[in-house]
Amino acid sequence: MDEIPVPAPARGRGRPRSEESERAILDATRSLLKERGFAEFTIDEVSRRAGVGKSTIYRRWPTKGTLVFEAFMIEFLAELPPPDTGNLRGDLLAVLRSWIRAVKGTVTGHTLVGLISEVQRDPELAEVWAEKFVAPVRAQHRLLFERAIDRGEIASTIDVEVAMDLLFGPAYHRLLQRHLALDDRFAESVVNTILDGLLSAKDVSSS
Amino acid sequence: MDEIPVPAPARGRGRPRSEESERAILDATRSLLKERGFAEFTIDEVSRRAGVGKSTIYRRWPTKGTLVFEAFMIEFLAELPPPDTGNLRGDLLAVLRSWIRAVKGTVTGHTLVGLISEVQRDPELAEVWAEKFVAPVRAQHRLLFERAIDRGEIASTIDVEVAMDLLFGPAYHRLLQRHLALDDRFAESVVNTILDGLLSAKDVSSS
DNA sequence: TTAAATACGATACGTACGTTATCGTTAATC
DNA sequence: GATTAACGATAACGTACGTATCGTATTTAA
Repeated sequence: MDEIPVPAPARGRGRPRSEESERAILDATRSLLKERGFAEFTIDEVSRRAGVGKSTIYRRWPTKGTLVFEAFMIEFLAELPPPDTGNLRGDLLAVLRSWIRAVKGTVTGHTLVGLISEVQRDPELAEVWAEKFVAPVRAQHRLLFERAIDRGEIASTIDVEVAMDLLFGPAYHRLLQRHLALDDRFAESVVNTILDGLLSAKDVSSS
Repeated sequence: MDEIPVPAPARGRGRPRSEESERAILDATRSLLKERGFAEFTIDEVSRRAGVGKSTIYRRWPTKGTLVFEAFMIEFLAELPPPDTGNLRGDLLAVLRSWIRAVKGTVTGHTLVGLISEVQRDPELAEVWAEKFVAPVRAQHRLLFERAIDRGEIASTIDVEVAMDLLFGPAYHRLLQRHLALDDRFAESVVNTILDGLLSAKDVSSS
């Protein structure tokens, strides 16, 4: 083994890591994802395009998945500004629509799918994924519900974690299973059902 | 190429395919999934255990994913009897609980995760998956909602497809992201919210 | 100024595994 | 008995991740 890859070098004795190389690697990663997609993405090609040895890549990221994750993460969060429409329905609709716009038919979306697939087989990535993606995204969404509780829109007794899963679970489901389109009608229908329930639109002619 | 792998040979000239080999392959697949899991599953090991040449495997299944899928599918559907409790709430709760029981901490569950991951990179499997898994499972679930509409429990105008995604999307979400446990409380909370909505439990002290 | 430490790019290597190809053999039909 | 196709065994192919090696460059410390 060369050296311990994970902890940052702080400032030690030898030659410092090149920030320029790091930028070049991330740029090459992004352009390669754009041109070829996650499936045909290889570390060798990144190395070639960035004009960088493979050791320089592996010194920074332990696996292919963690590299792609970092390049992905940089823009994903930037594309999803936290909404504040003043009421829960508006916030949920906004956040779900933004997500769909960021993901449907985009490089970001394909990369997201590839990463979720990769998370299931790369334990190093799984750790980063839980800590740097799932946790912060959920923290952001949690706020929407907590604000609604503060406003008195919903009861403080509701299970916010389940509510978040009800909001995004169906979206990820359609993204991964591809059985039906992710469109605005879908977003509205999801939000309406979560808030009002299926029974609210019930016919009068019930038993 | 040897021969066309997909269409069944019907009954032609040469030596017929051995049903015994086919059984041995599927048995070896199941036991290997049980012992090692999807990640360490290899075709070579199946070939070895089944006492069968690799060509005999590839003659029947075009990719590793499609083989695992068939072995998986045989028991998955068997573990999920369609419920009929007489009302929608009972049916939804029953079907979701059964799914959780079949999937949580089981070989079936790990294989399901592996297959969903594999579907994203194996187009042959993706086709089989859509046709032989997603479609029939959804058809079964669609019945639950259609019966409820016939009973007058819910309006005929609701979007059943979205309703199905709301029921299982959160469950698949937790299965794949592993952020929270799949338990009975979760199942109940999901079903209650889908039927009643978050606003139904609203505090009286609202703005 | 020199030694130690570390990163650098280039490149070869090891490894794993899915998939294909080859081959002599066997079991069926015509 | 000729033809056809499946059989098991085994080798070969192709790909790509990740590691190792090496001579060089850049930094800090003595």
